[in-house]
Amino acid sequence: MNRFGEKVRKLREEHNLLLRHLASKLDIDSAQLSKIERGERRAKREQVLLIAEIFEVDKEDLLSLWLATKVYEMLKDEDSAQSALKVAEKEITRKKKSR
Amino acid sequence: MNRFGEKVRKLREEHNLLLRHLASKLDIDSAQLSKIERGERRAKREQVLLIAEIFEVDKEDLLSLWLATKVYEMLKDEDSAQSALKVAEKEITRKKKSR
DNA sequence: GTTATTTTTGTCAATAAATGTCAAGACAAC
DNA sequence: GTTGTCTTGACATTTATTGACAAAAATAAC
Repeated sequence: MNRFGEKVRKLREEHNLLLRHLASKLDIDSAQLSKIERGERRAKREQVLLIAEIFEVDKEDLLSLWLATKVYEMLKDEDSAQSALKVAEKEITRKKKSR
Repeated sequence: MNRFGEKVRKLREEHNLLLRHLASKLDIDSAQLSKIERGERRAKREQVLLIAEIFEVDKEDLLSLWLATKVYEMLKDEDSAQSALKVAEKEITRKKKSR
């Protein structure tokens, strides 16, 4: 799973940008961006926000994909992944309510 | 939230062990263990398994708390936390089914 | 309230992980 | 077979995490 990288590549291609074009806007090497799009490396939070600005898409939506990919990476090989997610979800909900 | 650390502390106290007793079994400093129990530092996966063995509790259960705490830490300040969790959950389920 | 013990806190070095760059290679289009 | 784009792998750099230690703070024993 690499929902984030796939989304970035889609956006980039829709806008007819080459790796080096977008990479330059993000101030990174195009090799790095290639890896990010293929899920071999992770983008930094700051880069996610930049990408959302560049393509004028909703920041929360893109952050959500980025975070989901990170969570997935953390849990993908764990037998307890689903029960862990349940616990985390409950705690996040609790926190939201208490604020 | 620090469900994992709290669980470890509870187990340790139920077994009347001092920090240094358990720390020694884990081959770490007691200051380190203190921080782990209070959620200031994270345990390593290997240490989680050791703790489960020492107190004879289910490894998956303890891993689940440990993972949940990590996920929570990753998402706690994010507005998109809940939607990210939903996406991650869907992908994990998909993966499980496809195996 | 002094002493002894345990736990917590802060600091710094060591280690590990993540990110970045470069150069070479693969692949298409022409 | 040349040109342009993307991918790959090796290595460098940066950032984050962990471990060790000392000292402060809290707790308990007397």
